[in-house]
Amino acid sequence: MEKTATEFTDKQLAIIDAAQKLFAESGFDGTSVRDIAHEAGINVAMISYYFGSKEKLMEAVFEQKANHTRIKVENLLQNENLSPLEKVNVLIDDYVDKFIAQQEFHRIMIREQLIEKNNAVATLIYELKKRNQDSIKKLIHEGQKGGAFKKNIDIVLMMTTLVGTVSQMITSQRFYREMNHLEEMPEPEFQKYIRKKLSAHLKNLFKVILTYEA
Amino acid sequence: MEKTATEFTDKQLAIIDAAQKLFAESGFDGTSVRDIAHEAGINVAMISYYFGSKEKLMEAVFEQKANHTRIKVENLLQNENLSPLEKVNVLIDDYVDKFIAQQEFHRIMIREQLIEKNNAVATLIYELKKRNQDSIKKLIHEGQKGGAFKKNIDIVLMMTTLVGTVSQMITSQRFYREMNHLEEMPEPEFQKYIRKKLSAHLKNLFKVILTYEA
Amino acid sequence: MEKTATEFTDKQLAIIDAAQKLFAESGFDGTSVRDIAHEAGINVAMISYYFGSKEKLMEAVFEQKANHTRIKVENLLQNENLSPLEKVNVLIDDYVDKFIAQQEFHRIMIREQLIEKNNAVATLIYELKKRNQDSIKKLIHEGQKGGAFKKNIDIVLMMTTLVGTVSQMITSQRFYREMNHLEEMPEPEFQKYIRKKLSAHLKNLFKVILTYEA
Amino acid sequence: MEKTATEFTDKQLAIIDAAQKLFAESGFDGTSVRDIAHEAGINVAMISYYFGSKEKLMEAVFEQKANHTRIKVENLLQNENLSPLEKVNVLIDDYVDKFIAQQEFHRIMIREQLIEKNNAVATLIYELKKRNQDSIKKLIHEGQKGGAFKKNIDIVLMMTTLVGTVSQMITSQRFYREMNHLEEMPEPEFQKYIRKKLSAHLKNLFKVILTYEA
DNA sequence: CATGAATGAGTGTTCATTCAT
DNA sequence: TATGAATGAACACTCATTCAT
Repeated sequence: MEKTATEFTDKQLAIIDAAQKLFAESGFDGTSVRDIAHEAGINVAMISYYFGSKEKLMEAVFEQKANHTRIKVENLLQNENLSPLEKVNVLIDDYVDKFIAQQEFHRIMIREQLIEKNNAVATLIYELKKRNQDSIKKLIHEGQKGGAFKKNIDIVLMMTTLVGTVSQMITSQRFYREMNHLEEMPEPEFQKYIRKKLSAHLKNLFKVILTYEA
Repeated sequence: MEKTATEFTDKQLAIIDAAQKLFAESGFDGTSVRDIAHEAGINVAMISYYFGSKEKLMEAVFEQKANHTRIKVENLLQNENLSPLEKVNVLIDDYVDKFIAQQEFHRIMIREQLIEKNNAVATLIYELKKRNQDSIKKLIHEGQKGGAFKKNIDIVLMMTTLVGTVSQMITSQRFYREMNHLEEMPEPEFQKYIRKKLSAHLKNLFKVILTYEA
Repeated sequence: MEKTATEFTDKQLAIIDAAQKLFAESGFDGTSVRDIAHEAGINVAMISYYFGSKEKLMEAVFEQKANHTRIKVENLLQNENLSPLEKVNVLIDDYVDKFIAQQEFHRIMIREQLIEKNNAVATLIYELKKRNQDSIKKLIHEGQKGGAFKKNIDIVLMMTTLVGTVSQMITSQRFYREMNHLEEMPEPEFQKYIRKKLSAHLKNLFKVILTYEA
Repeated sequence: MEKTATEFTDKQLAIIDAAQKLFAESGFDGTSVRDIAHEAGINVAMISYYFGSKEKLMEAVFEQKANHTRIKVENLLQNENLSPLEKVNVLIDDYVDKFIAQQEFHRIMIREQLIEKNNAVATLIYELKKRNQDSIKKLIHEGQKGGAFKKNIDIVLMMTTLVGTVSQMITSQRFYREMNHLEEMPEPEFQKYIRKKLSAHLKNLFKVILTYEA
């Protein structure tokens, strides 16, 4: 879109996928370039050769995968058939769907945000969150202008609940399964199940946050 | 209380504190035992000497710090002066306070839950979450029996929002500062500020979850 | 021959030679991989790189050097120009020559046989001894069938004297030099000297063991 | 006797016994002072405290145990009821018995003789062997003077066969068991069995060496 | 363009020994 | 006299990266 994405070759994409998988499973420091090379079926030297360094590979993972995490609100704003709350609900669904579909990448994001020291990836995450924040802000303001939403809304706090709830669900889905005796449910079905649950739950919460006076 | 905690010496506690700090900052794999020894001002060999291994040190961190993370509900249940919702609110305050006060430990917990492969720490986290879940369940059931709370409540999902929101706030408090132009606020004041914000926000959400029919 | 030996590169062979030398001098536990790397003039990491571990390097030493320790009896059996006793004498010469020529390797073997706990090398030694035992057994049985050798021969005990005498000579050759005032004899000449001495001595003993009735 | 042996306390003797056992099993470098302390049921620091160092402990093991390895020939020389060959046979029995009875110590000796670099233990072994050599030399010379033994006898070579055969038997007694299908024989019985075998075998060999002209 | 070989720094852990009491 | 605590050096091994081709 606004940014010319780097074009990766098929081999590079294979490395990026392998890296994403292993970074999600074991973290950046817990994954060796040899692990990644083995997972991708390529020579270790290729990683430095193609990406320069392990760090740069992580950045490439972000560059390649982060777009799937962007909330898209442009078309929604112009849609005149939906009420502001309906638009927010569409957004929640979009967001939950993306999170569930891109779990590996989101696990990496959750982890990377915990790193104290600044780095290139932290900056990328910051920008991503900023953009998402701005998108949702537009939508909320629109609702506020029309009187559908109340005036005093802490959007960052609201987003914290959105992101936090979905992140926590990804993090502890095994716990959720066990608490609800869903151990035997096939993975795809379970993904659909929690997507639906999360969606309804968050829509309910957002309705309160956006419309009820405290 | 019900569990006889291992008694650590002052030096062991110093190592545990150093480890907690660095594990929180850089993760388990991103922290070397030499880093910890340097931070604690002791010889590297002492870590193996006292804890056996880096892994065991992590377990000791949990053993020492996890108790501060337990939700205590026993006295609350017997208190007849508070309504069920007031009790839940006390609980939320308790939980938020603990999270904010023990941020280092909670960063570690968030990270460790992301690790795929099972290990001793994962088991400790599981048990901790299970106990907390059970505590809150009692409180909710009490409120349901008295008719104060509605019947259909997905407690795990509710807790996911509680834990997720607070976790996400800890994770991205710098972002929160910047979005709200609070960069200059002194750290202690900011901690108090977000504690208050989180508390009010979560109480609001819980009220909805617990009392309004969807 | 019957067994496809692993092909080692020149650098690997240099490491194996260095390892053999140092293992012979100081034992497996008394030799560090750094010592070996220094002796071979290579980087420490190469040892893990090429052999996987110090243990595996020891196995490689055996794989590479053990063949020189095999007693070869096949051609001897078919030779019709030699009497059974002459054949045994050829064998003794062969054995003594190999032992003297491959002293470093034999020092390692003597040492490794003393290790109590079972391991890969112990197994290799066992098989080597078994094969040598079988080879000599054929020769003895041939002599017994023709009446050249007596019936009751404890072949294992006989081999114990062969191996033990040569091993002990290797072990204590400095002592032998001093007792016989041969300190000044050049090393190669001394090797020839004891080879001759051992050969004659053992042939004498074997003649008794094989032919005289006790 | 001629040498005032160091008096060791009971605790020191316990350490020495533990050290002998473990040095025999795993070698000097393969045994840690912690292993020894654990085996002896004492504090690690005691080893340095009592013996100065691990090296010195090994020397103490020799000081304490080596006497059991001395061949005693004095009384034998004065005995007029035995022929020279009978005296040699008594000696062989004595030697075999001591070796079998003190296997742990002899395993250590075999190993230590393989060490290239000179050290205190090597010196102790040298002196021990020298004394044993001298003892037997007297006996042989007596037999030669009386005409019972032939003139040209390489005593060192003969001793090499004696020591080597017994050492090799100790080293590879498991192999001997398996070759002779004696795996099920109880250990004490097996010890008696090989003692008898070795004794007869060596007497036979010595008779040849000492009396037959080559 | 691609890669097996190689490197030096770093990993967690164990070592024999010494310290403080 | 005895010992738990502590130490710095050394251990085998793995790391991300670079070299040579």
